[in-house]
Amino acid sequence: MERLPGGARSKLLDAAFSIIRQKGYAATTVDELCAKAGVTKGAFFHHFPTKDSLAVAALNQWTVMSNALFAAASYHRLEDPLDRILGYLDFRKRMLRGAVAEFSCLAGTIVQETYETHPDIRDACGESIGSQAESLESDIALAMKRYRVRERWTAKSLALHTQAVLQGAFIVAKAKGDAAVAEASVDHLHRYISLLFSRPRKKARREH
Amino acid sequence: MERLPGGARSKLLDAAFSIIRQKGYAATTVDELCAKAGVTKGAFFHHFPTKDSLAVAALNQWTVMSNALFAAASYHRLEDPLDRILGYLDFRKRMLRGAVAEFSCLAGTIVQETYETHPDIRDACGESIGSQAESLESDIALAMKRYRVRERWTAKSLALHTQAVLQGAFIVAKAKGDAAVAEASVDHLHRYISLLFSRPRKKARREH
DNA sequence: GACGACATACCAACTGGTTGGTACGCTCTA
DNA sequence: TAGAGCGTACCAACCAGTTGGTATGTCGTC
Repeated sequence: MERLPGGARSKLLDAAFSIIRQKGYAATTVDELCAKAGVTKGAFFHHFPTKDSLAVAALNQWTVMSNALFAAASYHRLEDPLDRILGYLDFRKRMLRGAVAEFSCLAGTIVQETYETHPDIRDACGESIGSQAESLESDIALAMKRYRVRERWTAKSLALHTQAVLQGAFIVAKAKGDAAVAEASVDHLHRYISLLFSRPRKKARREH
Repeated sequence: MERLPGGARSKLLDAAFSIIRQKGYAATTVDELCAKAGVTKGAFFHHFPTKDSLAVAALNQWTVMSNALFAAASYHRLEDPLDRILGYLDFRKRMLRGAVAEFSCLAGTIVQETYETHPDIRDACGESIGSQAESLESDIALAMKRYRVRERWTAKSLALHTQAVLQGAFIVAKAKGDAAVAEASVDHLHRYISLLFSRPRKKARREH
């Protein structure tokens, strides 16, 4: 019999990742999470005092996992900071495969329903999206120095814009029932950043 | 005593616009909508067979209202199609005032929770976002002709990208609790489209 | 190394309030 | 006078959270 300590907790977090991205936060019930995780309600409320606290824990875990995923990606080892930025976009574009629920962002999904009513959850979402942006921001700042770009926009605003494009791409993909439109948006962002740094575009195999 | 026919119906739709954009669709209860509209549950289910059908009706109304709003805007009378596109963005940027719930998009909010589970609602969202994009698409196509832009991207993909940026800007604004980041994203999109059509940027009073 | 005291991890059954939806009655207007 | 428009009263299902319990590990003590 498996009885790893905390087994139920991480199974519940995994269940939250998949169910919330499919149906949103409010429509996801505690019973449903327990069923998917294969645990009982007692286990749920042993690990989390409330449903909201599960959301916060799931978002924090999501942030850690995402950061680890991108930190481990190969583009991170490129020498030129601009290559790292564009490599990040290529990497994110490659992730847009399969069902929307499998590649969309947990934080972006949850924040829409909770930003007004659940401050702690909203902050966890802001932290998740913000930490993604921060790692981009430093590379953007480095690239601005190297390529002597001095414009009215800041590294921070471009980093947040990048996150906005990704989040928006997920929404349009959901509305259109088609992941291809999300890829096209990432292509546009790729082109924009290339233009900002006056780098000639390299040939892509298929663009939109 | 006011007794306009259909008064309850339109009051319920108005209530849906404001409450759903604050709390999302699933968290919005029928009782709450009735309270905000100042009608009873009997009136609700007289006009809408189900809660879901209210969502579809609200989205259709939203689409009509949005299209009318933008069709009536002054930028629409500009001769140059590129000016109309950039005028659209300026117009949308000017709308980013006050609370996020007041300027964010109903369709983008609802589709996140319903795209997997409520096909009819998702289609209404897709129609809403799509019809916005279509009116942009024709101007983009005209601008591409006039400015002799022949690239790998299509007018349609740029139109959808524009919608994605707006939707994403709303999400980041919600997560950061700050509408300024949404403005900055619209500025970036403005700059991108200017670059695509090789038009020198005009001085903006304040950019990010 | 046996034993008691306690903490952790989990389960099954229950509860009180909430929610979408119904049944039915009243009251204007065409 | 028929029916559209709306109000009142109600219900069954559902949902977050509680209660009371069991199994297992852990740690100090003699």
